[in-house]
Amino acid sequence: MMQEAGPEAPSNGTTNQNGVVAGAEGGARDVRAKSATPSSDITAADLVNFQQQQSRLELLQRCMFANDAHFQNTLKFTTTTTERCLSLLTNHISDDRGAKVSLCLQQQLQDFYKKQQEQLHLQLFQQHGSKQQSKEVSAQQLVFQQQLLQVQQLQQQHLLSLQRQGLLSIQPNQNLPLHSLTQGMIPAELQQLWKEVTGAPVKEENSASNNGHRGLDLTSASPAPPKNPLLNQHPTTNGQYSSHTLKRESSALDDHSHHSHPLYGHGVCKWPGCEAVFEDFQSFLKHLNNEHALDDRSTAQCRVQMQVVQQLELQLAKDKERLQAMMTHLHVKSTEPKPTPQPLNLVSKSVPEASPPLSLPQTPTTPTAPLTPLSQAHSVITPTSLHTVGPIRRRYSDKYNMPISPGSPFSETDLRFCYIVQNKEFYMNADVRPPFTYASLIRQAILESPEKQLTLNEIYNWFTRMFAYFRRNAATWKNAVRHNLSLHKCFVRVENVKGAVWTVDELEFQKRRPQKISGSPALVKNIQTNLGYGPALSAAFQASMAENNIPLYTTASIGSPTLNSLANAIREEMNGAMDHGNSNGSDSSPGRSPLPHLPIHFVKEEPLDPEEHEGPLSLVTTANHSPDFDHHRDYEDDHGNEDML
DNA sequence: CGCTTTCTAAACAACC
DNA sequence: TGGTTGTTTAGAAAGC
Repeated sequence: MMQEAGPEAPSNGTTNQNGVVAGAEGGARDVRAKSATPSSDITAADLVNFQQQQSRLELLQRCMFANDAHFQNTLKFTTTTTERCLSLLTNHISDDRGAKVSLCLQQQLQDFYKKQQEQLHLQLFQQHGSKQQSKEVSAQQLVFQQQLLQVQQLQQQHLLSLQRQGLLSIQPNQNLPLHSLTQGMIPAELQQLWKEVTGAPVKEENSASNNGHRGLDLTSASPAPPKNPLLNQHPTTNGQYSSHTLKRESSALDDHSHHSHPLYGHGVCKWPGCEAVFEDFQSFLKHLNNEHALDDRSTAQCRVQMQVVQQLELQLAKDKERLQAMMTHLHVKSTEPKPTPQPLNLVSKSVPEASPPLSLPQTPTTPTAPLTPLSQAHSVITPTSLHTVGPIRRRYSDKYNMPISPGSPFSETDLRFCYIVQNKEFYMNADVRPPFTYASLIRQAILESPEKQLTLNEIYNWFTRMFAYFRRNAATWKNAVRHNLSLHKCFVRVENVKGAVWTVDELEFQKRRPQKISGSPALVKNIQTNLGYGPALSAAFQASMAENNIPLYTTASIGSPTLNSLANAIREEMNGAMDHGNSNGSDSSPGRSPLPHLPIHFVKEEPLDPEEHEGPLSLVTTANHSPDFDHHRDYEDDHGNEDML
């Protein structure tokens, strides 16, 4: 189509200018971009290293509490295997271009683990020295455990950092000899260690489920098919496991040995939004069976959790794509020009035929990719497919970029919930088109401003700041913005001292939405049902985010002013739609505009979770229309000299 | 099928 | 002269 070449072609000046804007934002995007370093080999080996260290540290903990002899053995084992990790790490640095970085990273790792070992030895000696004083042992153990926990946290942070940079990637099918590596690293010794530590024979099902690959599945990098078809979370899908996943896996092991539960930690029920405290595991189980039984509420929360995971995986895939593009770019640059640039095996599962991954020829409007159902999309999410899947846009449904397949276990409302809570952060970082019309976005930008007025340039800035999608194809969307400003009567141009600013005529804006949304009784009921769960679901999201410890993308701005402001936009969309009633009985088919259906309003609530820094967004059925209830000021950027245009 | 909305593209003018 | 801002027209896609 003509549109394919259009947006990219005329973007000479404006695109650069836009790039400056994006680059000057200094947000998470930048951090990631700057720190991302190309080296696939180091990545995989690094991951294995970390995973094993992580697991061993946990084993160490158990061992320490089991008995000291086991502890010593474990420490010895850890030390030697750490060396082996580093050795393997060295052997896998084969990429000349990444060698420098790899060596640097290796050095860091080496230093890190050496320090770690020193600490361990030190603690060991201290513990032995104090062994005679039996009363002090427990205290020493406590200190030691804290030390280990600290190390673990460091490792997790490191893991997370690497992952965020896109450096962490583990795929069963990648060319890197990851499996042999993994198998070579863990096998019988660990199993033996596991036996020693737990004092129990390794379960048959454990080794069976791993096809004998490993006695102890510490990494979950095994290509075993997902157990949960809904989640469908397997390595080929997300390509890599987030740190929290690793953590979960490890803690799951831990749980088994302690008759614990993934939903139970530190005496607290980890069910999203619950946080109930329990003295013992049994009472927790009781609570779990009673409060979180299989009912509508739990199902809805589970769906939400699934969406959380999926969104995170989407984000992950996106960043992987970016990394691959970077790596490919560097690869092409630093080597002889080859006809077909070979990606560095990191995320190269489905490179488009004869198309360099870096090239981004497809604009978001390119209607080339088929609509990928959610469930399917999940299983086929790859850097490439994402690239083509995301941008397909139809009028409403596609705007969500969360296509719903007929077989999808998620109701439209579920997706909306997920969207609503997560969108802000998601769209800030993911190159996905926001599900709002230009008019709505412009209006929101203006309403967010202190003076409720913005210059055109400030509107541009808001777009680029709030949506990664609008950091490219500037000529296209800027033209659309101008077009909308001129076209819609709701946007009023006001001559100012400094020039002209744009304001919003609310009356006109409300008039402007005759596209009434019909709601079926089923939909209404669904909405109401979910609304009843609003706070819980919202809390579920946040709890999940917090638990996942992904501050950059999620936790940081959950409940943040900008989230609320965007939520406000959503609310307005919903309000406007609902103002026009829901009359007939048509169904809420997935192809329809999901957002404007909802009579949902965002309000701020008292935090359900004491850890939450801000009150969670919750959804209520009030028709309350308070325009400034959450107009936080995430706006300074527009007034600063961030304006590089 | 017609109308409406939205998006994209583009031409054009005024202004800086 | 080139870029920005603002207006307008046209066409396509999609929903009602």
